[in-house]
Amino acid sequence: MKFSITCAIDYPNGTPHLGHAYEKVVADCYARWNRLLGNEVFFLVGSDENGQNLVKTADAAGMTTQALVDQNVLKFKELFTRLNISNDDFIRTTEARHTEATHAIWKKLEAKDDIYFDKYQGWYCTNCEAYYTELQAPDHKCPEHHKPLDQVEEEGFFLRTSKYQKWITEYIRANQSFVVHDLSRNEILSRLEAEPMRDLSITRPNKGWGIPVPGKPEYVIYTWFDALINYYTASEPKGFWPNDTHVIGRDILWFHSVIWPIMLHASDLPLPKQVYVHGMVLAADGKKMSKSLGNGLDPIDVLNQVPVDSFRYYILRAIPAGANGAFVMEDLLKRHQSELGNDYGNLLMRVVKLWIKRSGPGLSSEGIKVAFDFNPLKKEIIELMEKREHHRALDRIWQEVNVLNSYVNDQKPWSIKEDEQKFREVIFNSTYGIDVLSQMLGAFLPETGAKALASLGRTPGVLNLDARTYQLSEPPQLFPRMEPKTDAEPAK
RNA sequence: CGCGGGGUGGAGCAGCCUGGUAGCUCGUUGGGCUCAUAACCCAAAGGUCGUCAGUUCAAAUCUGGCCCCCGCAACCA
Repeated sequence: MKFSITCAIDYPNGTPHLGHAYEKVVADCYARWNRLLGNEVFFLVGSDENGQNLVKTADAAGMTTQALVDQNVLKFKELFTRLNISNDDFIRTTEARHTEATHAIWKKLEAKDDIYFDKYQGWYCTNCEAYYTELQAPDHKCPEHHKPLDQVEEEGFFLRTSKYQKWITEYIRANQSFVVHDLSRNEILSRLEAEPMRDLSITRPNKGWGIPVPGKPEYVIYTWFDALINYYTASEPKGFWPNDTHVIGRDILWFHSVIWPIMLHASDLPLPKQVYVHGMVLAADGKKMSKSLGNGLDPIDVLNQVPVDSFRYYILRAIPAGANGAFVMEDLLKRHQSELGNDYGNLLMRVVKLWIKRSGPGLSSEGIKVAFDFNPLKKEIIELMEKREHHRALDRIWQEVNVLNSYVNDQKPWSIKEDEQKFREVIFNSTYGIDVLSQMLGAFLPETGAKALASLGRTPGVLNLDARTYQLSEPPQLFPRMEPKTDAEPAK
């Protein structure tokens, strides 16, 4: 089976923040989970490089737009490497393949008369360099600058979105898993029903940056129009269109669940199967992280302090899928300590060391009565992941970690002195449990999963619940204790 | 009446759609174990589920009013 998943392409007019990191980790765990199930996976990330704002930012910094973009894209790529993001492609919308795909769709829509040339009339703030709608500025004053707006008339191309409003509303209503979760679905439906859509202005005057309009090079294509097409550009030639899931933030839900499907539908192309809205990572104070409030965190800073898997674990488990959650460094450290170190890491250690000390590395499955059936667990996790509730999946896995700890406590293998068979059976079953859980965990915590499996004499692959003979070796301390808030040397 | 989310033991959350003994993690207290990363296991204490009213045999759950917090609309997923 094929499975393709995309992240929103990032806007390289600044350095990556925690939200960028969160989105990639979320998408990555679904990509890895599907590989674990043996699916053929295509996982796409990229950068949105055609915006007019980039030109402004570059000018202000006294550099060329290209240089600015190149520099920031590098920072995003560096972050993704640090996070162990397993993307199969990284698309940049300034690449030739993207211009070609964008032009192809443009021409198709133009030929169908779903793109047309017209005048645009709107209320414009020269300070913001942006238009405001009647809804946003009913008194025709800029909401930010409180100055009167200018009524401006401009020519340009439009996408006939209004023509498809009814269709997209019906589509979203009829396909419950098209926009997940219900929270986001309801939001978009209520917005669609609230007021009639206006046709979307999809060009800007060409100032030397962006994708020129075919046949009308004095205009460039509006960033959003071309940005959305990136998924198609990258996926289609590899046989992965339509995508299974677009992972996005709530702020760009409108474009992904309304505009993008309309563009595709009008072009007679199949729609992505799902738009998956992840939550927001809030600051420790429960408010939105923002530059102006200065309550944000640099993901690289965080990664310099904690192991990457502790970070991944924390944001995957502590922030419920689809909802917002606060990022609190102390909580991250707590979970690193108790759940990762004490529950899981220590379980591996206590079992493996006990066996090695007494019986050496080889742990044969011969004649063992297997105590655990992990098929129901696998089924449950598959369901949770299909419902895009990864935090529950992790929760479920941890229940099983606790079951294993209880099992070891109950069986007291260290006190079994004479009965070698019994001793081996208890250790074997514990090891088997650790094996399965570590395989599953590999989707969420790839480094940890691989290390744990290595100490059982295994390498990560497709999820396999068969009991087998193990070759144990003393595991590294997976999650070393971290003293909170010391000024001692930072973690290396 | 702009739109949306939330208010559940000390902290953070689940449960609400499909009413019926209020659940999880951390923390606290007591006990057990000593294989293990001063880790693990068991048990206990602790909540009239923001508030007022309604529907019902029965409401955290459904309906309506009110109070409070947050997000979007304005750099930022």
